[in-house]
Amino acid sequence: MLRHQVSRQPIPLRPVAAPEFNLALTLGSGQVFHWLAQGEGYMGAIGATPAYVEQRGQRLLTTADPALVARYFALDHPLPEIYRSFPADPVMAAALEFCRGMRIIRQPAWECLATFITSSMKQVAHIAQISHTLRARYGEPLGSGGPVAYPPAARLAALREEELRACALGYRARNLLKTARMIAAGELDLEAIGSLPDDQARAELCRLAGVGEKVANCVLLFAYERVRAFPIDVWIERVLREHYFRGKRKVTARRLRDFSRKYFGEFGGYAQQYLFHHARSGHRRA
DNA sequence: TGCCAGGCCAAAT
DNA sequence: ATTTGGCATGGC
Repeated sequence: MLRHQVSRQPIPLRPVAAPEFNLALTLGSGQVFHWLAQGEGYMGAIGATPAYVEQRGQRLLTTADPALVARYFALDHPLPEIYRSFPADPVMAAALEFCRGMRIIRQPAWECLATFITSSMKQVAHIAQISHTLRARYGEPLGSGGPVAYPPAARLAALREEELRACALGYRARNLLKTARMIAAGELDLEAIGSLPDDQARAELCRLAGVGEKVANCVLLFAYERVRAFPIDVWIERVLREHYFRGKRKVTARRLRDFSRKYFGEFGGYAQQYLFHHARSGHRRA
């Protein structure tokens, strides 16, 4: 438990009501990558605010502003209503049983976008590694010895591609650099995207280097509260083909997309995240 | 060791 | 309009 900073000042833990919430599940589900287990909870950053958070039953204890924490973890999302919207089939039911209490959180747009640009053809553990390297080398420390903010677009825009490659980004370095420079130059306004309808917002995001339909949907879902957005990665595609299109041939990407949007409905992003985490957990060695 | 990973993009059908 | 090959790196 976090009791001291370097200054030895005790940091009071403030309570946040959090019914229908599972913190560990939410942070471990591959939607956010920088939180580190510490003591009884997790240390991380909510934008530029350092935060320690632990769960005690139906509430959280945190060093940060409770309202900020409640908003970040989307404690206002109506989980019972969301669950009622899920399709009634055995695959969805199993995922729900496994993931009950997981929430789709509200991440700052830039760090979510940048992180998912680096996620292409990478395992979750390595996405986290890249995030930590970028933060450690180019981000602003938030207090002493604690979490570090994600480097702003302007900071990354000033780097050379080799410096990003040195963070084990591989071919993704070029994409991240080009996108950082577009954002820093104001060629695309991430805040303005928030007021666009889903399809237009997605199209805008796809103008950026390293952003296709899948990454755009992740950003829409995890940063722009578009809980209908349904990212289809290799895991979800496997789930769809094996359980919803079993034995059928010529199942195109288009067909998968159209089916998912109709079948999983207005909270499709939640359904997707539950299916994703359940499938991925099952395939990892127990 | 070889295969896979929260893909994207340009080139070739 | 759809399919294919290339791209870097690390875990298992």
